[in-house]
Amino acid sequence: MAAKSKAGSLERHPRPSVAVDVVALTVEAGQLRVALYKRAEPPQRGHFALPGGFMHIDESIDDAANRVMAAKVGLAGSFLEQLYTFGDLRRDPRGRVITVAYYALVDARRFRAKATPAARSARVLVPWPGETGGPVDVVGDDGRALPLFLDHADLLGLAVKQLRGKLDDSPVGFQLLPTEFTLRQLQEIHEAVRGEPLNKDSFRRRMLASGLLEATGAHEREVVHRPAELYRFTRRSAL
Amino acid sequence: MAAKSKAGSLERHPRPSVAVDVVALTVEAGQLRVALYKRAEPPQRGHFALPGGFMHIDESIDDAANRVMAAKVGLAGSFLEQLYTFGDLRRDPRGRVITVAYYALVDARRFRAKATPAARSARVLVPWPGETGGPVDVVGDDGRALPLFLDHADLLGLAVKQLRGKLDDSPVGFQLLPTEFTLRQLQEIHEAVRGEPLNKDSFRRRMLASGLLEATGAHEREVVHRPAELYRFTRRSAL
DNA sequence: CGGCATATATGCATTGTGCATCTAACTCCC
DNA sequence: GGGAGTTAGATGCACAATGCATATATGCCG
Repeated sequence: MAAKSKAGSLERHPRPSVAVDVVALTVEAGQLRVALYKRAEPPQRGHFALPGGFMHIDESIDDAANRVMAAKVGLAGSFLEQLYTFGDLRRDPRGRVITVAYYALVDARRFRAKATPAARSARVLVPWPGETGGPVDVVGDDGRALPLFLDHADLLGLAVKQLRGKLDDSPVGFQLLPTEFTLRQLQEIHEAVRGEPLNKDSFRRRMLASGLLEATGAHEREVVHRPAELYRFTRRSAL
Repeated sequence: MAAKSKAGSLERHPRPSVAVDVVALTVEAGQLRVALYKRAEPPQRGHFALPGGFMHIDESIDDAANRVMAAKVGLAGSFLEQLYTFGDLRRDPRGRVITVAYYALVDARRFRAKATPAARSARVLVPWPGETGGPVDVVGDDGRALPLFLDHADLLGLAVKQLRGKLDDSPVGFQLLPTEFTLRQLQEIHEAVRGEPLNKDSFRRRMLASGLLEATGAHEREVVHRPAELYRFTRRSAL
C-alpha cells in the first residue's frame, strides 16, 4: 500500500501488527465460562489464550473477529461486539502488536454442540459487584487457576465489566440463552454475570414490565415441580 | 521489527496504518461542543476533522492520544479515555487506516484559555434521548451544518453515547467543570449532554445523596439572586 | 426599603423494590 | 392413587426514591 501523492499520503512510519482476540462467553449451570485454548508454541507455551489471530489487510476488524470466531471456536454468526483495543508497548514479546478485543455471547447448548474441541471452556472467577474493571482469572474444572497468555486476564476483566453494563441498561440476557427460556433461567444468567443473587419477585416484575419479553404460551416439561412458562425475546430487544 | 524465530514469529503480512482521533468535548453555555479543525489538504480539503494523528511505533496508544491532545488541541493532561476502534476497509481513501478513537473532557474555562486557535469548537447537535449510537452532526456558530471528515460523525456519535452512559452510572460531570461549581452548573452539564431537561429537586437530592460531592462552605458571588453554595468532587468520584 | 430572581427546605402523591405469604401444578414415592 | 416435595406465579404491604407543589432564605438593584 504505497503512498499516493494526489489524494494525500500515508506516512512511511513502521506499523504495528494488528491482532484480534475474542472473549467468547457462555453461562452453564450458573457459571460464567470463557473459551480458551492451550498454547502449543512459545511464547508462554502451555498458557491459556483467548482465541485470536492477526487481522488481514483486506478485511475489516469486525470481519477478522468473525473469522477468528468461526475458525478457532467453531461458532460462526454469534453475537459479537468490540470491546477495547490494547496497545501497550511491551504487551507481546514477539514485537509491537496491538490487539482489538471482542466479546462474544453464546448460549450453553450451542456452545456444547458446536465448539471445537481445541477451544475448551473454563470457569471465570467473577469479581465482586462493584469490583469490575481489573484483571479476572479463570480456573479449570479441578478448581486450579489457569495461567493466562499475555494480558488476556485484562481482556477478560473488561469483557465481564462490559457485559454487566449491557445487562443493566437493556436488561436482557442477550444471546446467552436459547430462543425459548424460563424466567428462572434468565435470572440465573444475570446472577452468574453479576456475581450476586437477585430478588426473584422484583426480577420477574422488571423483566415483564420492560416489554422486552413475550410469553410463548408453552411451558417447560419433565421437571419435578410446577412447569414454568416459556418466554422469548421480542424483536426490540435485539438491539 | 523483523520476525524472531526463537520467541515465536510475527507473520509478514502487510500491516495497516494505525491512527488516533480524539473527540474533545466541552460544555459552554449549556451547549455541548467539540474541538475540530479545518482541513487544509486533500482528501476532503475544507472539511472539519477531529484532531488526530498516526500512532508511532515506540509509543502506546494512550500516549499517542495524549500527544495528539497536547500538540493539536493544546490541552495536555486532560481526562482522556478510549472509545472504539474503527477499521472498515474503505473508511480512508489514503489506504488501509484503522483509527482508535478517544474522547476527552475539558472544562469550558480551560478550553477557552488554552485551546490552540486552529482547534475551534463547534456545537454538537445532541440526539434525542434514546437515539444515541448513530452519527451525530455539528453546526457552526451561524447555525449551518459543518461537513465532517471521513467517518468522524460516527466517532462523535459514539462519544456522546459513551458520555451519557458515564453520567448514568457515576453521576458526575467529570472534567467538564472547574474544581468548584454550583449544583445548577452541574445540572446544566447533565442537561447539555443528555439533551433533555432534568428535575431540579430530584437532581439535587441524588447528587447530594451520592456522596460524590462535598460542600466547600463558600458561595458564588456577584449574582443577582441568592448565591448558591459551591461544591467540589470528592476523591472517590475521580474513578 | 421593597421588588426580583434564584437557592434551599419541606410536604405529599406516585412508583419501584424487597420481603412474606398464599395458591398452583407437576413428579416421585409408597 | 394419593400425599409429599418442589418450584412457579400471584397478592399484599412496608419502605425508599422520585416528581411536583409550596414555602422560605438570601443576595442584588433601583
